[in-house]
Amino acid sequence: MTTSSALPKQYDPSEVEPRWRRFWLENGFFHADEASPTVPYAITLPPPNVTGSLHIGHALGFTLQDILIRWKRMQGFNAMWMPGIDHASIAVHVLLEKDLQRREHKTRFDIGRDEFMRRAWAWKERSGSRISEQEKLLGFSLDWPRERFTMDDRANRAVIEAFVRLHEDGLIFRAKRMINWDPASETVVSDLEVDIAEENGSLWEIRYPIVGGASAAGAIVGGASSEAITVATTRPETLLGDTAVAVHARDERYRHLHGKLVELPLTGRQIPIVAVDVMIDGKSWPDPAFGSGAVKVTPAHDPTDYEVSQLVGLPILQVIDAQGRMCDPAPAKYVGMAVEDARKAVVADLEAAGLLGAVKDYKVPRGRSQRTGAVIEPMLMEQWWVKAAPLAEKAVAAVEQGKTKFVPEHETKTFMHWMTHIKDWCISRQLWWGHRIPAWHCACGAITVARETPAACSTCGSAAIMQDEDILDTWFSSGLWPFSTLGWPDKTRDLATFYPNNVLVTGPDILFFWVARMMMMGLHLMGKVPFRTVYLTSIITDENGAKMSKTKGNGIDPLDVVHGATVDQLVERIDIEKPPVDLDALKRTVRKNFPKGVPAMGADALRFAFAALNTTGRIRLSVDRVEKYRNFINKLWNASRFALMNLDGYDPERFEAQLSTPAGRASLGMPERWILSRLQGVVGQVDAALEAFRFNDAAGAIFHFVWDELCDWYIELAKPHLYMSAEVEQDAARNARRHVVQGVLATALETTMRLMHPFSPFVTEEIWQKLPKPPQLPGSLMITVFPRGDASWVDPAAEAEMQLLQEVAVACRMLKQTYGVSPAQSIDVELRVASPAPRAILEHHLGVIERAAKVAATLSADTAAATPAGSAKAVVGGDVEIVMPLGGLIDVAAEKSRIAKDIAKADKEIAMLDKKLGNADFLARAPEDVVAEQRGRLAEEQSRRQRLADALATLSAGGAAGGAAKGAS
RNA sequence: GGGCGAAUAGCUCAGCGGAAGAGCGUCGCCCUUACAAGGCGGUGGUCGCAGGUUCGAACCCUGCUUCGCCCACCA
Repeated sequence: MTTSSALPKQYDPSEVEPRWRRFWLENGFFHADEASPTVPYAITLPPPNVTGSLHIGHALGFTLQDILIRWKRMQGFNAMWMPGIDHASIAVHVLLEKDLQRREHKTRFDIGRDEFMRRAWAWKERSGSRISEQEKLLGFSLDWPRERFTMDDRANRAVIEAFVRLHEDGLIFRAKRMINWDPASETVVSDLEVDIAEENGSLWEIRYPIVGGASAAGAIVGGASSEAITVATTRPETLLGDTAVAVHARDERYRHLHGKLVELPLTGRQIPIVAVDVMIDGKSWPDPAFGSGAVKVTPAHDPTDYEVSQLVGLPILQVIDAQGRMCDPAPAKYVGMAVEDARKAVVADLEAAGLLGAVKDYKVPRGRSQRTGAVIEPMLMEQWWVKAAPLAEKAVAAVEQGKTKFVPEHETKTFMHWMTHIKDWCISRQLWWGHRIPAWHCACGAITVARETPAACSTCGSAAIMQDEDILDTWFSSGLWPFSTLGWPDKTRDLATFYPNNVLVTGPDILFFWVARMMMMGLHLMGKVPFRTVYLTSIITDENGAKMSKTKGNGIDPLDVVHGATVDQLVERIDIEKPPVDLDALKRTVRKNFPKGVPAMGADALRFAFAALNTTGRIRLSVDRVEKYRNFINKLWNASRFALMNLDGYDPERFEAQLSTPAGRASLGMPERWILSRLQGVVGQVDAALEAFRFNDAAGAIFHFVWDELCDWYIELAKPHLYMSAEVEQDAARNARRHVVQGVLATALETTMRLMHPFSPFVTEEIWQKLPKPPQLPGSLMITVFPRGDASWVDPAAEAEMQLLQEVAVACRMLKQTYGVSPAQSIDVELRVASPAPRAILEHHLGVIERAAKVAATLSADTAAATPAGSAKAVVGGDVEIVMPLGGLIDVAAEKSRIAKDIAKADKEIAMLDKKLGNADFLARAPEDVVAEQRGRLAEEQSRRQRLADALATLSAGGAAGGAAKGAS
């Protein structure tokens, strides 16, 4: 090797990435100036939870955002990408309280609110920057000086302002309603934070004895002989809080019992049998066809029962407390029991009393807290609510008017459906880490809502007021994020410039949690939608379509993909993180799923993979798949390495000057014109694809151009012109030619780097910095100009010519391969073509075929000449025959069957086209160009078939020439 | 129960009115001086089923089947 290459054969991201990361940050390239006169383009990063680390879903969404931001920045927009972190109140509680329990065996109530908050802040200071570091690692060009936290001073101000205004507007109110109670974290959670799943349970039948029945009047025991009404329940323990038994008013079976009392077992209480006919959720209730048709009613602990109690007027008896234990109005025996224990006790006591009927296994829908996994207890409590309907109306109208659109478009329906069926949003939480509700309670019963701590009750003037203990749902502050980050409620330059944002990119899983709330808050408080487009990403799953999770051992950590991790490291991590599952089983799963660990592939490969694999729906991600794009990065690296090894003596300014004149352009060879034309093609495709958020198309276009066109064809064809030798050195013409080829290669690569930079910023910056370029360019690729289409470089003639040459070369390779001719061995071929146009092309560029297929080609117009005995033959297009004399090598039988197969294929095509063109309706109604195209195809296929048939006839006639060749199978 | 999707090569997915595509896999041949994380070639599909619209359907419409996802308080 003559070149002492400074570049390693394999691309090493670990060496390259840190350098450019530092360089970009130190130069402040990510920072946008709100006062810039250029057109703004803004995206707000969905703030990750402070508890978390960057997972694969973040990595995907953030990568797509960075692609958009870098692309727009290079296009000259004032691109601003707002970073931030969310305080994630309940998640922090779960984390810290678990830790508190483990280390000190204490609950948050043991240490108190102030101490808990002190610890939470200390913890936030310690781990809050971890995510930002990880974001930097992946090269995200976030505007760091703007970074925000949902509990920083400015965010707090915005939250209070929003609360007070919504309260003033009558959109925030206090009400006692049925809520979802999470007994583990002792707080309310919203409907969205409850996961309902069918779990195995039982359906118990219980007999409630009728008071004053035919026999044993008033007796609780000896129920077998008393008249009784049977109810069915999945929750026997709630019996202790029953205040009625309901039957349908028109249910004849129970007509005689209307108004009678039953003895509520185990309680000594008597409750009425009420006749009811109400509509619950659009259905008549109770349903006489279900179970016995009689329903026990527990208004305090069942949403339906509560609703009924309000409609019919029944007392409400709370027998379960905030810790999920039975409480006072329940008989003393059960007080203090956990719900599950009380259930067993009640069932046992009922059985003992002879009041238990049939028991069967039953699938019960059970709600669990998303965060703690605890079974949700429906409870009646006074809470703060946001009146959702008026806010939702504005959001619906804005979407209908196209002020915000969704990509993919069908997500619009999901959004609209939810918005038009929206329920009030419970926003108070009985937690500490979060924004305390700016409301003060007075003994007089009045509540004062204020921006600043008030000195006295606004109603009675008493100074003895106490701030509400509750905090706000995390999503309340998140809903303000697109404008609170820009300085709202102040009228700032930031807001004027960057609100509304152009795009929001997030996962479909938080469409309701977050997107919906931002739309409502933005429209109400800012009067404008928060973003023009909502792009919803795919969901990442493992190869089998299962959601990635730590407890399942199928997750891929994006940072492992960047740095690499051995399987032992993956397993060790399980011991550190201790997810709440069987650790040994998990370790085995991880060893099975990642036998080789995760190879280090670099941020660029991961980012490119995300773009390329991002289709609507879900991405089944695996290490192997990312590896493919790692290989692609390496391919690009090596192509560049090759170029750099052969660019000595290249003068970019001279080349640029040459291209600026018509004569200079004319001096380009056909392959040069072809690759520059293809380059135009890919530039146009990438730009169009990104405009439409078709990241996979954009990445695919780059992939295909670089690998299949630039590397496989252009570089191969350029090689003979690039290699330097003493001979070349003394030949002025060849020198000039070399310089042109160098220029085209360098230009193609340089443009490709700009085109690909948003996807894979590190490797492209590294290569770009090394490429020779004209002077006066910026010091970094990321602030150069994104390639713009230039139609003057589109060259259909060159593309058509190359296509023919490629087809002929591929056919030559195929024949060589079929007959066992080594790729390295050159062989004679004769190209026979009658039509002047293709002949002219072949004549001018025989060298291209010779180079690409490693053959020695001759050209002939005489298609009628006899072929040498033992020749293999192929036909390209309609009339380019490739004759490869193989002497004794050819296996006549194999060759005949191969050609016969080709003929069969042609026959099929011809039959189809004949049918089409024989159809008068087709000729009459199809557009002319389509008809002409089909005619052309038919002619080509017929010509091709003829040539193949001739070849077959020749073979059959001279079949004796066949030798004992090592033929094809 | 309601809503929204999806069924195309062995696998994962593009294509969404005018010649069935890609990557991976598989089968061969090559360590050819950028790259074996590579090169070259081959194999592989009545585009879920049944109707309809159209000159023409993988693509539009209807029904069916099978899978996903989201929403939903039947005791």
